[in-house]
Amino acid sequence: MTAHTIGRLARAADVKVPTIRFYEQIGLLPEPDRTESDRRVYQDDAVRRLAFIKHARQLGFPIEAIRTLLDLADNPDRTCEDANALAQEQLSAVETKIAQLEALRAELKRMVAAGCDGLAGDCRVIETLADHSLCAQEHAAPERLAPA
Amino acid sequence: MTAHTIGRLARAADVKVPTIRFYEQIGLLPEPDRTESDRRVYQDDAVRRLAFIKHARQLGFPIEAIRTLLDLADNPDRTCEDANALAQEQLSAVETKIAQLEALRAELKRMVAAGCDGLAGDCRVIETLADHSLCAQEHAAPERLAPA
DNA sequence: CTGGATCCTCTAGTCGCTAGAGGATCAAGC
DNA sequence: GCTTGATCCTCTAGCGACTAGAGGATCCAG
Repeated sequence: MTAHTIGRLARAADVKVPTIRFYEQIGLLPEPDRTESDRRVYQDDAVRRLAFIKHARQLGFPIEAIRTLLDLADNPDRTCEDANALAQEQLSAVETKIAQLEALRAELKRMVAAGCDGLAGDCRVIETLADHSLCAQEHAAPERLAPA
Repeated sequence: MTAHTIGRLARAADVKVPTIRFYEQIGLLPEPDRTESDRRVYQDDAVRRLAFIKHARQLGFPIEAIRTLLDLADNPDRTCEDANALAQEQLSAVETKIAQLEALRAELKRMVAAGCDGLAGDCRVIETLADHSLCAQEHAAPERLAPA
């Protein structure tokens, strides 16, 4: 039953301070008590709730799914069909994504293997990009990679 | 040597009209000629350039990389080291991503397999989310999945 | 000559944070 | 008591790569 500052909470859950304020703003974390000087004061349950959120994010669940999941965790007397459905959905999304990335990997490997040492005019990488018909298979990356 | 409206260009390259205007705005596509009534007029080279961009995006290259790649394609007398390096970088990013997603998939499979039919209080999905120590391996999704 | 498609510019929204400005407060050392 | 540096506060804006929508002009087929 220890009280935590936002900084301590952040360290405890390995999350950045502004992220906590952001989660509060969008209603994933409840508004905590405040000191007289308006500083947030958290209890241990906040650490658990934040860890839950962090873990779900690591597993790739979008915020709105986490909202549902938290709701279920808060109400253990409700049926958990939604949780199962969300997990299944997430699994499908991950599997789709892996398949797409494997197609990309194959294409990129071909590009890299054919890479040239000379002039851009003869570069297989650039040529491959210019002409989709050179590709062995269909591929499409739905979003950016290598974010940080 | 046909002239195209923006709509025709969009259909030719299978890209949305606002995306073309966006690419122009950020300087990936040059500003085209205009009709008297200010409508954009494109030549065939714009179709090729846009196809190049689209293909590179499909392969997951970020815009800034594509800028470099286009630069090289525009200057065939320059060396193509950069193109090779970018392709290699992109390949590494894809491989990292695949590895992460495979760890996620394993974790999600475990969650789904243990899924319950009953109450949220007994739900293995929620329990797994609440307690990272239940996880078989490390995992971390660097970004969202299933975008569209 | 009319009506629906297409075009124009501009602004704001998406997602999940992250960074920074500008200022208040706290805790530790002297 | 005083200073200093860490931490806290709110607020706004930015990231990437678009996408959506408002409000209006223009084009073309029938």
